[in-house]
Amino acid sequence: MTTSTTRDEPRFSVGQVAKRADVAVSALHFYETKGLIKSWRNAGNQRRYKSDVLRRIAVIKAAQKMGISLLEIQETLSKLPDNRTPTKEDWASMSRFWQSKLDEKIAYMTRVRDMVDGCIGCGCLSMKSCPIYNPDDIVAKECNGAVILDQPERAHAAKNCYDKEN
Amino acid sequence: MTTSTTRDEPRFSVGQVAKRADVAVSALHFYETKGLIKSWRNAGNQRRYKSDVLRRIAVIKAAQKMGISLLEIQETLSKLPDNRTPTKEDWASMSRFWQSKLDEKIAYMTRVRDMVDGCIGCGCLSMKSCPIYNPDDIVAKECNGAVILDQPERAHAAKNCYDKEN
DNA sequence: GCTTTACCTAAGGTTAAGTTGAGGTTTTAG
DNA sequence: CTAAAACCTCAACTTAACCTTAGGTAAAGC
Repeated sequence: MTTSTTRDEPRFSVGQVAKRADVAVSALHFYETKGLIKSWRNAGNQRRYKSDVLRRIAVIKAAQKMGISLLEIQETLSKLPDNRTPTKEDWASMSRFWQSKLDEKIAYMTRVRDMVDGCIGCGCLSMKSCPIYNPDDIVAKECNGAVILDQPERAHAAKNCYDKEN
Repeated sequence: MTTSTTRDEPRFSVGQVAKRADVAVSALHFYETKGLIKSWRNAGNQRRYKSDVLRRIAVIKAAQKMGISLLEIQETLSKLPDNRTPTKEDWASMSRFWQSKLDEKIAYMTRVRDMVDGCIGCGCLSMKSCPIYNPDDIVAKECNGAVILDQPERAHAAKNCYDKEN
């Protein structure tokens, strides 16, 4: 196991990384200002990257696909070891972390989906209490009845509901 | 069935709607400029809304929760009848439309989740071909082997892979 | 009738996630 | 050795989805 030090030396230019990772050079600059990736400089002040930057970008893009903000991504990436190149297990634990985030999101969207039909059809007017706005307390309430606002015959009930506040 | 015309008259002020729908007045102005909602004016040039604006806002918010952009929402809402107040069936068909959108999104995120572990762990460097970037052609490719870039012993293979392009 | 609250328009600000451009330097290719 | 391609920094622009502020009018409460 000859871990030669040269292996880990920053040797990729910004253009190479950009091409390889399929992102714009400007995006790499931007990620750097946000602390998402890191670069070294050569004698002429040009950026040089270590190869693991590619995986960081992979992670960034995957997380973005999950709807995670760069800020959150940065926070997660910052947990990676600073002093050494991340190992497979480092990445794997990050993967597990995001899988659970994604699971949450999927669960959330599923709840929304299940409510959409009921609520759009329902016609309850009180948006503050409508579960569609706060699917998190899904257990707490239900759409209270089929007050159909849009059918003139029943608008009266709706109006009552409206007048209740204010 | 006495469909009295007064029922449908615009009678709600922007403040009332804002309070009821739990959105800012400025948001209502904004939605109006975007063609998402519609208002009439009273003698003093103040906005007056028909009651169905509440349901439109409900729909807008629900759709936003699904990650649908206002532009897309506007396009969908524009399919509602302009000349008459939308019926329950109008809303229901819109609901069905968005349920299928939501289903797509859930399916998409599920695919991403299922790939995250494999790909982050996999280490394939070619991001252009990595399925994590284009989960849509999920059938087409797989991560090709366990090229672990971050473990020095195997970095050589990774470098080869890198050098392939450019 | 007066005052407070609500409303009006128009312009400018905000945040995220970058992109574009200007003006200048470094690397690379021939 | 020179010219083109790549790179540098910094500032300003972009889009979405609003919010805030300013200066002025309308409506509501007492």
